[in-house]
Amino acid sequence: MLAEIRRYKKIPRIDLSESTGISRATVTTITADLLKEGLIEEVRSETPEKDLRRGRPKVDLKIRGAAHHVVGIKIANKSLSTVLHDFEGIQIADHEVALEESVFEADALADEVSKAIEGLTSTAGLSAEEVSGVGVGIAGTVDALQGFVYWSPSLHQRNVELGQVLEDRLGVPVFLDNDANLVAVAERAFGLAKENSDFIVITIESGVGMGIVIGNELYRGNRGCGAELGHTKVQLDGALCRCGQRGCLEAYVADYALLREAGISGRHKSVSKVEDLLSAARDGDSVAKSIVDRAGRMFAMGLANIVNIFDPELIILSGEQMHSDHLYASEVIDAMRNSVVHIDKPGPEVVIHKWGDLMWARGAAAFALDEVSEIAITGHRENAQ
Amino acid sequence: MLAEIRRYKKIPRIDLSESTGISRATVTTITADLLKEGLIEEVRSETPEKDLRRGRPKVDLKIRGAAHHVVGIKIANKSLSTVLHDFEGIQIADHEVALEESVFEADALADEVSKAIEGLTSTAGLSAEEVSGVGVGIAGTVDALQGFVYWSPSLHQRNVELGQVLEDRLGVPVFLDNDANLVAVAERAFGLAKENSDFIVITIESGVGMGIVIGNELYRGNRGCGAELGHTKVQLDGALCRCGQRGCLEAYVADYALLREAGISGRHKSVSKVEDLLSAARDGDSVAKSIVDRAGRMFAMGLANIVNIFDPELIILSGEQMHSDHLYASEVIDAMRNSVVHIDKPGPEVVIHKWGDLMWARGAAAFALDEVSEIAITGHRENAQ
DNA sequence: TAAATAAATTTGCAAATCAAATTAAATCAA
DNA sequence: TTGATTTAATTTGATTTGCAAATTTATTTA
Repeated sequence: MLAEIRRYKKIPRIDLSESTGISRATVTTITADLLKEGLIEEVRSETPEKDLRRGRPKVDLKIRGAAHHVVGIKIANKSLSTVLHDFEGIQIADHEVALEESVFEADALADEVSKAIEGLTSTAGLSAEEVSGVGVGIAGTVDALQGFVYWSPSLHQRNVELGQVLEDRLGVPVFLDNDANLVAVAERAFGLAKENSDFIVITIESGVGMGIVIGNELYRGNRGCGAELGHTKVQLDGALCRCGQRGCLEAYVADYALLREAGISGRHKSVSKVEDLLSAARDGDSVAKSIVDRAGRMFAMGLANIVNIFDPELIILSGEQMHSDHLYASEVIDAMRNSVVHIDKPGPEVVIHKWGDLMWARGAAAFALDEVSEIAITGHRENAQ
Repeated sequence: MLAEIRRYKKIPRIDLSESTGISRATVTTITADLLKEGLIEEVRSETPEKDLRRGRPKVDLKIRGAAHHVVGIKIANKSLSTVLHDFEGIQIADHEVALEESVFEADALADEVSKAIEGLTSTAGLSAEEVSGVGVGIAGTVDALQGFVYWSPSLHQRNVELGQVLEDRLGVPVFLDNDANLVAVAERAFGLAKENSDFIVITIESGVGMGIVIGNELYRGNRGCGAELGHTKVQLDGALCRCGQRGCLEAYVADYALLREAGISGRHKSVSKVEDLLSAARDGDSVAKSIVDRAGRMFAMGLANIVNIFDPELIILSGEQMHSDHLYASEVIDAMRNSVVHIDKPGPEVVIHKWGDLMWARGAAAFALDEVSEIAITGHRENAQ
């Protein structure tokens, strides 16, 4: 019910009854409880449009922002970006910290996270104790339910109970997940999947990530390490990937893959930024064009495989960097559509969503909001961390 | 509850309470209803082992076989195989009919199905009216909820409401689905996934099919045409597939793909059966070996992609034909394991399940059993056909 | 034959939810 | 301005669901 109110931002009881299928009587009972607990509040709807109707006017309900505060953190390559949201989902503050290193011991990382949160909350005039939960997004292979990191480019060690380490340090509930999963959560909460119960989000950062939402739930797989689109294979014995295997999609579309190819060609030996390669391609340079084109065709192939497996209603290509434009080009989407099983019914909607650089942290905050709501209602967290 | 009893075949109330988490009191209430409706029955447990215990003895419950009968049908290339199961899931009769054609008009196919069912029930001494539901498995792209066939190799037309056509002809509820999905249902009901709520079944017949079970539910995708493993791409601009596209997994591992390659080589120009090619490979023929090996490596790649996406706990390689042995070889499974993201926790269990030729029809029967049980309990079918 | 033991059932209660009746808050029409 | 009308929200009383605890039933053991 909280989630429903959050989705609509403002909604009167009678519409809640309509949209959830719960009777009006029960909606009254439930919302009365939530009001008493201070989790929601009534707003007198001042929209003049509605004043035309006769009868008792609807009274909108909304989440009470002051009820809780949550922090979202993205652990990036050499930075921590953090956001503070109120319970309504409104962003109150954000804060970005540069890091000296890009790989840490778990304890040292916990120090940095703790410092970043202090910085964030103090600018917002809030004490760290007033935070009800912290969502953390990190690249790598993560078991979100356990708060366990099998491997991450940000950690020296493998198999770290990072969720527990952070929780011990911060003294508030910590919700840890793979960063791509959190983008999916953000798309559902703030983004382009507000109305969708089943969709797939694909993110391109330095690697290729995926978040799968089925029946309003993140699908995480048995060990919590599914959705590794970047390491699905698109070529038998193909290009070498950072993961040590060959033929991974990432090894054809990631920055390092494009630069590796550029380095082969005499003409582009000195190219060190993907942007330069892309602009050369746009200017008609045939070698640059061939490199970029192949990346697009490989990406289309990876996308097509996802469509052939999931037959989703919606795919969101979600990225912060303009330099992935070549992968989001209409020729690439068309190539994907030509590589899926064809039936006489339109295929998935594909939308491109370019976010600012806070997208990752906001996803983490959205995750924390979901979990804190769960705790507020049930009294305990669902996962087993 | 019915499903739980069916899974255990025989189970006393107290164990049902244990395994479902429902209180003993409620189990008594529910099972009393089921007993009254005649859907289950008590069996005096005659196992001498239990007689050692003091106290009131447990009374096993089981599904009452006579409560309902269902038919399962597989529409194959030039045959219809049918099975008759009682409500307990016990196979009462089976019947195989050869067909003149392999592609039909919908009405003509309905005639053949109707005749086959008559033949089946009459050998079992049952009238067609005593059948509570018919499960139908067909190759192609199917929206199971609607009973709608977008395309099937067995039908001349595209976009046929085959479920409705069959239901009108037979006068009993018809449950239609893609054949690979039904194998997944059969694995859950009778096979190797009795204890698993999440698993993936891969079938190799003339094509490559897949059934995805997530949270005890078949995952079918938005339009009902997901799980098309056979048409995921394993090679950019690769071998031509029957579907008209290039690089499909099927175009590397299906019979026709192997024979196509054999036809290229002078040495194997006359080979017309895959079995011959396989035995040549086993005998050390280098060309045959190269053909068969590549199929295995491509299959491993397709499998690895599934693991990287789903991180399943169990994969069942399920096939009726011995001639897929080269794809189920341990080298292939090992190659798959070497192509998935590696973490310090064991990957999916992979099991090979070779069925008799009635596997497809039994899957259809299992599907019908599930749906007829649903109707018996709720009073209506869940889907919208 | 009585005591002990364990399964199954019954009983009475608590929580959740709903349909229908009622109340509340507004507009409309005379 | 006032009563009729309309629509939202609440209250009421009933129903359903499911449980814990007490009781009954069926069996073994002493």
